[in-house]
Formats: sequence, structure tokens, C-alpha cells
Amino acid sequence: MSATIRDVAKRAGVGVGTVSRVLNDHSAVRASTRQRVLDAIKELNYVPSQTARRLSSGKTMMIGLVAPFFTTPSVVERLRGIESVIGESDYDLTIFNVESEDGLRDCFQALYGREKADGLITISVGPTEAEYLRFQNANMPVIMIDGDLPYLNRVSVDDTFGGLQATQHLLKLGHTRIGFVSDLDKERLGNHSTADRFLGYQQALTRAGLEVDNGLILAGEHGRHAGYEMGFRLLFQVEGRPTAIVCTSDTYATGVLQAAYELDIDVPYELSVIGYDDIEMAKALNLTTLHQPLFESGVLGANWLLDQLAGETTEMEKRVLATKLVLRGTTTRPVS
Amino acid sequence: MSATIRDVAKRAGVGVGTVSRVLNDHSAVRASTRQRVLDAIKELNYVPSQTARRLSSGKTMMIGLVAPFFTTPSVVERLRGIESVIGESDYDLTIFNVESEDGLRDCFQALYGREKADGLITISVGPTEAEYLRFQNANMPVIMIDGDLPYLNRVSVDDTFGGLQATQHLLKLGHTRIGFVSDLDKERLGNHSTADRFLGYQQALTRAGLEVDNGLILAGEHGRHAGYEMGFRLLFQVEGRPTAIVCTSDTYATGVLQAAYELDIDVPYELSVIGYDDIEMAKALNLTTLHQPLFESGVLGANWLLDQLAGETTEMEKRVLATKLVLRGTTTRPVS
DNA sequence: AAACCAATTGAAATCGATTTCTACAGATTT
DNA sequence: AAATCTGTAGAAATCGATTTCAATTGGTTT
Repeated sequence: MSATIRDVAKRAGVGVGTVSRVLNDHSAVRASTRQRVLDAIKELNYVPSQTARRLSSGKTMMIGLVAPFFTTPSVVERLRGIESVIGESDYDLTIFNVESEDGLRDCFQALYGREKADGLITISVGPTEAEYLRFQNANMPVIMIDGDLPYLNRVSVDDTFGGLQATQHLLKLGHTRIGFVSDLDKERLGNHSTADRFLGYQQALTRAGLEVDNGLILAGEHGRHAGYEMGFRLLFQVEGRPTAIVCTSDTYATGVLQAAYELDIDVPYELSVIGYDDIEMAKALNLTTLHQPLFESGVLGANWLLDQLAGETTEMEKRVLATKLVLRGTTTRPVS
Repeated sequence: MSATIRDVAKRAGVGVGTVSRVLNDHSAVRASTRQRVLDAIKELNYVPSQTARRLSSGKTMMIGLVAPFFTTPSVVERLRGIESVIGESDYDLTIFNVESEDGLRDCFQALYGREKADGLITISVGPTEAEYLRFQNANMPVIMIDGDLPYLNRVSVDDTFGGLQATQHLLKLGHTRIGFVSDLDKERLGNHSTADRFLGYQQALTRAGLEVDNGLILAGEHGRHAGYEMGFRLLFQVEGRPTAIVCTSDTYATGVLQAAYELDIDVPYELSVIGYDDIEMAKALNLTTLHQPLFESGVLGANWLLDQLAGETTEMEKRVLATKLVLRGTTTRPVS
């Protein structure tokens, strides 16, 4: 079918080894020889076979991306950042979607062999320490985005600070009864960011001299509907109803907004709502939220992995990106 | 490192050919021999090397997914459907994001060699006929989702009917000045769905005995902001302002809604807006829209490709899924 | 001019499977 | 009992690169 390295060698009147050396510019090849080889390559329209290269070099030139892609829109935004970097590199991107704990284990299991990828990026989920050691043995670098497993190189945002910022914003406006809508008790798949955000929420309240009221703290499944249900539960009560709600995702916030709408509670005057992530929808809904550098986190993680694949080794490290409060129309001072 | 086929052969006291035959159960192997090989495999914890298998068999066990992933949320929903099928198969999914015409050509160029994938799924974009012939020569099946290139196997929705449904809904409510916000004149990357929706829009008007007013038909870039600008242009004029707007995506619709909001035009009473896609955001915004079977389209396309990779050949074909009108809060009869 | 060294480069081994080709056993036919 | 099949299975070629090893070349050193 298409030309092989042997054809090129014959054409240029050299050995296959020399052609390979020209391709990878490993050791020295005389300029004139190199030119002859390059000419032959051009004439034959030769493209080296990735597959063969893989087998002999032991590299797959693939990067595996492990993530629960479809639980939240934010994962996609991170993916975008990753793709923008990997797409420009010599590597290709293979995606592994995980939807459950079992799926995650199976996924890592399948990746140990270095057969599917040279390195891994994970989003929100991560290997156990034992699993990570196996990757380390196989010399496969792993970068985790949005997570905080201490034995991994990881990119995260300062979620504690994010929770603090969100809550303090509401406190400054004068709110004292502030609800918290989250997926807290889930903590599944190794993602601690919700717990950190909750920590920030607590800190803010404590610093303001307020007590944490467990009745205002809810946790549920993922998704808009869960947000709606939690919002409804918080807002249905007439006495002691919160005047503001911190949501750990914009998706939840949209659910809360709907609950408020159905209960005929005016946002922002009767209820302030703040989200987290700053996804596209947040702009459309004019939602005050905490912007996460999602795209940037992908870029950072991907570049980091490429550096490691290029041989650069660094100390185990956590690289932290900052969140930013984005003021829009769903928060204001409470009517008193 | 890990055991190879030779180790297994030695252990079982057979030749490598026999082991391979057991692995792929090609030709007959005596039951007792087979058992010995299977035992050896288990004892050595042997897993065949994908990479080596690729080289000798010429199959990559990869499916390439070519799409403009980040232009619209709907692509991600389709991806979800695809992943749900491919994830269960023996194939892995490699994604190729394309952001421009050039990028698309380069991408196909890189895929001809069968080095990166055994088959291709494309979303919204597709190869030219010449490009497709090269894939055909390489015996690589291609399935296009959301497009209508006649030389391809393709999954699409009946966009003409969709445009018709949307427009007729507004006509039935009593609207006569109906705007159309789209990316019409772009038609780039081989995607004809917008043109079809426009066709439906025209048909609906014509059947109702109305003239098509070019002043009400706008086209622009992708994205919310473009929708905002087009909405603004349509709504800014006081005389002859449309009482309803058909948008070719929900994303546009959100932009139009914002324009209406800023111009203090009440939706739905002063302006009806209908979107297209039924993305998550549409529910949050209570947007009337045309639901597309996005997830299902991915499932259908992926299964189809797997069938073809398994050797099944069918006539060149277009498989059409139906759209569905979803009534929500942004359309009502005009105030007259 | 002999000896030596460095830069090049070809030949061959290797990666780990699949697949073809051939050989051998035992069963069946004549 | 000789001849012919058929079912099994081993040996070796193959896929298309990389990489090691050894050989050659030419230039330098003494």
C-alpha cells in the first residue's frame, strides 16, 4: 500500500537504520546523506507507521483522559482546555468515561499496561494510592485536575477560599441565614472539592460570629433536578427560611432558581442565590457565581503532563489556580 | 516485564501459533491443548499486547470521532450517546477536535492511513467526496451524525420538518411577522442542517399564504453573543418588529432573550421565542424549543459503525430521527 | 607511514503478536 | 496393506519501525 521505511532506504541507497536516524534525528547523519533520505521520503510521500513505531519504541503517543464527562458541564470546559494543548502536540487524546466507582477501577485496570496511553490526565476522579504506584512502576505520569489526592501531581482551585468568597459576599450584603446546597456526603470518586467549599462556608460564618445551622445545609445527587429539590426544601418553610443560598455548582443554582420561581419568591430581593463554576448558562441566567478557571486548568494540566512525558521530573506538587467572584443579578442585600 | 505470547507457548509446551489460535479461536485446536494454553495464560496472568496485535493484524481497535466539540453543547450530548456504546465495546474512542476548515482537512489527512482509527464518526462535519473515497479505499467506514452529505452513511434529524414544526407552532398561535436567527450563510464544514431548517421555515410561511420577508432573516456567527446581536437588530426597530423569532439553536435563543430583556420587551407577551436542540439550558430558561434526539443520534451512529466494522455492509443510507416540539414558557399568542 | 580515533552507516536483532506453510498423526478409503 | 484425507500444531515469515553492534571511512596524531 503506502511506502515503508525499507522502500525509502532502497530509494536513497542507504540502510533502514539511517532512515530511522534521520526521522528521529538521534545520532549524527552526514548532511549529504540526510538530504538524500529526505528527498526519498518526499518522492515516495512516505509517512512512518505509528503502529510500528509504537511496537518498537514502546510508546503509544496517546494520552488517556479519565473523567466523568457527563455529570457536569464543567468537565467539558476543562476538556476543551486539555484538547487545545494536546491537539497541538504529537499526542492523540483517548477518552475514558467513568460513571461509577466500579467503572473507574476497571478503567485504571485497563490502563496499567501502557498499551493505551503513555500518560494520564484525570478530572475530578483519581487512582487510589496503590493504583497510582502501579502507574509509577509502569513509568506513566498522571496529572489530576480538580482533586486533591496528596500522592498525585494535581491542579486544583482553592475551593476552600472559593466557598469563603461566596459566603463572605453574602455576609457583607447583610445576610445571616445562608443555605448551602451541595453533593457533600457523596465525596465519591475521590473528589474533595465540595468538602473544601463547605469548609470555606463554615469559616466565613464562624469568622462573622455566626453559628452553622445544620438545617440550612443540604446534600443530594448531581444535576439540576436535585438542586431544585433541595431548593424547594429550603424555601418551602416559611419561618426561618434562608435569605440567601450558596450552591456548589451553577447547575444546582438553576434548580434553586426554579424552585424559587415556583414558590413565587423573588430573586434577588427575597432570595439571593450564588452559584459556582461560571458555566455558559450562568451568563444567560444572570447568575452571580464563583468563576473557576476551568479552561485554564485543562491547559495547565495538559502542559504539565507533556513536560513530564518529555522527561522533566518535578517534586510531587499541587498547583493551585484562583477562583474569582463574578457579580451578576441574583444577589443583593436582604429586605429587612 | 509482563508475559508475552512466547512465554505462554513455552509454559504450555506448544508453539506461539497455537496460542494465537486459542486467543482468536480461528481454526480448530484440540480441546485438551486449548485447555493447557488457557491454563498457562491464567497462570502467567497474560494479557496480549494491543500494540503488537495492531501491527500484525492491521487493526487499531480505535474509533475516531471528528467534531467541532466546543461550538455547541449539543455536540457533547451526541458524544455522550456515542461513548455509551463504544465504551461497552472492544474499541476505544479517540477524539479529534476541529475548529476550522483547514483543521478539518488536516484531520482527515492524518486519518487516511488507518493508523489512528479503524472507522470514523463525524458530527456536523464531514469529508468531501474525494476524501471519502480515500477512506473507502482504505476500507474505513465513516458515519456522519447531523449532516446530509449524500455520499455518506448518515444519521440526521428531519431538519426541514423541524423548521416547519417550529414555524407552524408560531403561525398557529397567530403570529405573522416571524424572524429567523441562524448561521445560515455559513454552511461551512459540510453541515446543511441550518439550510434545511430554513427550508421548513419557508414552507410553513408559504403554506400559510405569507410572504417571506428577508428583513426578518438574519445569519451570523455561532454562539450566544451572535444571537444577542441578531436579536437586537431584529427587535431594535420599532415599526415592523417581529412578534416571534425562530432560532436555529437554543444558544441563539438565549442571546435573543437577553436582547429582548435589555430592550424591555416582555417575553412571551410581546415576543415569542422558540429555540432548537433542547439543551439543558432550555429547561432552565423555560424555553420553548424543538427537541432533537441528540443522545439517541450518537447511540444510533455508534452502533451502526460497529456493525460495519463487524463486516456488515448496507446500502448507502440516511437514517432519520424525528424532532419533537417542546412547549414551554417563551411562546404564546401575540397581543393584538 | 603506522597507529589511532571519531564520525557514519549498514546489517541484523528486536518489539509481540498474526498468519501462512508444512509436517505429522490418526482415521478412512480402496 | 497401501493410499488418501482430515484435523492439529509447530516453524518461520511478516507487519514496520527502533536500536544495538560491528565495520568502514576519513582525518589526526605521532
